[in-house]
Amino acid sequence: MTLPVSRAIPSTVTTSPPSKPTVICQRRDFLAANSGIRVARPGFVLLARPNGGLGTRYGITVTKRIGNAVVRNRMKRRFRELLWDALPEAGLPDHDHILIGRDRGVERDFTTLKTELHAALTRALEGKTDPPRKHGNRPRTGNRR
RNA sequence: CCAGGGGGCCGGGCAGCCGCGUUAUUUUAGGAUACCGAGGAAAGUCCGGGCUCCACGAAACAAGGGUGGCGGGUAACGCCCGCCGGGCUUCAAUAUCGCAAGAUGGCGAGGUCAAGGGAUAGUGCCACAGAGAGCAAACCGCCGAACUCGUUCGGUAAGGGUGAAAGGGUGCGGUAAGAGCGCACCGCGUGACCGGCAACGGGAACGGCAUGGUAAACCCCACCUGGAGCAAGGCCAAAUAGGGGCGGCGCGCCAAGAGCCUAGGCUUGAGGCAGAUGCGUUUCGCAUCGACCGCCCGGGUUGGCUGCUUGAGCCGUGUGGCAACAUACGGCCUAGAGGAAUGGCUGCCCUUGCGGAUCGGGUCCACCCACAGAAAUGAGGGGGGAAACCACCCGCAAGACAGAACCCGGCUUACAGGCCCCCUGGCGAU
RNA sequence: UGGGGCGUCGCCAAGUGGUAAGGCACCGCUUUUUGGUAGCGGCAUUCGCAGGUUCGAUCCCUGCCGCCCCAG
Repeated sequence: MTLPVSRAIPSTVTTSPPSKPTVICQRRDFLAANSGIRVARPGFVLLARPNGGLGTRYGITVTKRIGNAVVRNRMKRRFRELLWDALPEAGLPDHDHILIGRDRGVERDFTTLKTELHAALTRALEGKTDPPRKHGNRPRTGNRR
């Protein structure tokens, strides 16, 4: 009974950069991240938003239109591996990071995904954001790369 | 060897580094170590059960049900096995064979398909076409009669035509023409008797055609079904709010007055007013109640534990059975997670495809040598050439469908590639 | 987990056993100097897919595929 209390208190009070980033589970945190910084890459979309001293956290969103359960689970596993690798050094401190899977994300090579994630994190660190996705056909105004 | 059909099985392997999940051990803690870690469909959620709670005297009715030949298997099933009856087996595609036969057609074997009770229990429907489509019907035709001589009346289902379907078929007799009107055979119905557990098969004799299709149209008959679902259910139980009981205390607004303190505020507060409920016939009167504190009780939201994986289990051998399957013995333990764990790489091997390379093998072509032969030719040897084939070598690419969520038995659907067995046909050799 | 509904031309849709209405859009012609309007004509060959029942299926039955909704 005393274990979860003693574990929950230091994670909320002390900022712990070397420890593993925590996972976002609440739906409202996912919804709130929509109003933060948004960086789109060919394999994924990165959302980042300051969370007020809760440490660097991450969440993964893969919708049902990506594929069946096998494809979705594999995409989540690869994104998790990417975030564990990148967030301790390159992540934004005290931010929520949300990765949203896109259609072609499963077939991309892992190393190119890694470099794209680092580029997206540095772009988010500079504070730049891509315009949010609108309905309908928008021409490629924000030409990246 | 080739082609086709049916059934069953496997569904990449071995290592290394960094990581993930459960459990166990250990550590003050962070953590460390060890074991194990998705499927044949885990899927769709279409059937049948186990399990849990609720309900329940029985029967009948209602409602629902693709349950519907017979026998067996099974915990059970709408599943499986065997059999019975039926359809198809047509030029070809993708399986045919035998008998008989002038051809078509036929019979049988084999193969294959199917939700295969009831159409005299009742109701409905059968478009268009056609004269007529359901207790039959007269358009043309055929026959008879009448007369005004091309019309009317009557008889007739053999023929024409329409249609998916036209109320038994063929032949002979018969008749004005016809008609089961009569007869023979076939079909149909009833059916003594025989065989079979049964479905059903064979069938003496009789009837004398009366009875179209559709029930995956309504329906009838027989049979089956209580409801909900692991977010079932059980246990523990915080903060806050709210419920009940007991005890203390005594209230919303105004407020005389009293106490405290620096003008002003704080505390207390007789009394009045207002509200709710109850009683008395309304005005009205009477009675009760409200806020807060303490203790106890019950419910149980977030949460935690459990249900949770040893089970109609899997493997091997034997026995019984045509089979589905059953049974005896031996061995084995094989995921149990909170929206839920398998990822990032590397090497070698395996399978498949493509490309390159051209050493080897068989195959083919002509030539030479020796043997047999009249010759054609046959088998053996030698060196030569070749589009394509096989094996070896190198390089590249690919390795499907798809992720347990309480658990089983089925069904359905998806699936790269490979292996095995059985059956049918063709070709070659013996 | 349990339950319900839909799929018909590019779009909206009627039809529910007997040759698939209609509107918008599109195409062609006419009217007009031109455009619009108006008029006439055309436009469904897998009625989501595959089987079955039936003489005959968009309709009836079964199985798939896709989409949507409800309860917890």
